[in-house]
Amino acid sequence: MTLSVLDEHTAARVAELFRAFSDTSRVRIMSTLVRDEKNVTELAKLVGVTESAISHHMRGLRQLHIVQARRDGKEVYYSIVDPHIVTLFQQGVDHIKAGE
Amino acid sequence: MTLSVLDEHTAARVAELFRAFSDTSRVRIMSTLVRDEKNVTELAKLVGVTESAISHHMRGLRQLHIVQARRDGKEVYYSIVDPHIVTLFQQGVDHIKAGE
DNA sequence: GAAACAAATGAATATATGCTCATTTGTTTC
DNA sequence: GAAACAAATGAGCATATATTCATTTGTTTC
Repeated sequence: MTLSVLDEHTAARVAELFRAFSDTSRVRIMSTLVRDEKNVTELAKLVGVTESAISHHMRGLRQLHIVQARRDGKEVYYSIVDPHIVTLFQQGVDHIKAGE
Repeated sequence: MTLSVLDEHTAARVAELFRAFSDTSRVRIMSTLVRDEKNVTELAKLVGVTESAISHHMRGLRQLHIVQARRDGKEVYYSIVDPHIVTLFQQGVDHIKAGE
């Protein structure tokens, strides 16, 4: 029985991953990035927070390799790195939309 | 473009769902419940926190309908309600174990 | 290179979260 | 019903988190 629990370190990394989607603003950011890349100004307008707040969120998501940045002139466009992440995220959304 | 973002209320509920797995202790709780139901004392030993802490976590997970409680005498056994939740959780674990 | 704009960063703050300790509630057994 | 044990609850505390404001960095265009 003692073996049947995830080790502390792995559990911490799993928690970190799910924590990425544990905030309303980040969920909304992800929900729109699923469709298309967006720059910070666009995300700020869509989500309804300041560009600064978006930048802070994007740093976290970048560090977890969930999103990647691409600069085009003055703008920085963000997109989701991994299709698996999209699936994981969508599954959460679908679960909620299915009425729970 | 304005339509392509999840509404505030749904996003909040999605965030709530992912937040359930955003803590190391809860990830460890889930990782062992995936195998089998467990009572509070067992969970406390496996996860390495007090029974009180487990109880607090279980209340949260219960309120989100992620786990259900079954009393057997003095003990209360917890199990995961929905197979979809197991899939969602496992996908997160697999993503991390795949080396990210 | 100055002006204008986009994005990032840092500091500060308010709120949320996870934990422990102390107490209460529920259940069994004598 | 008293004692013993399991679980739940509430208070309190320390830490983490999300946000905004002010400032800095990066890029373009004149």
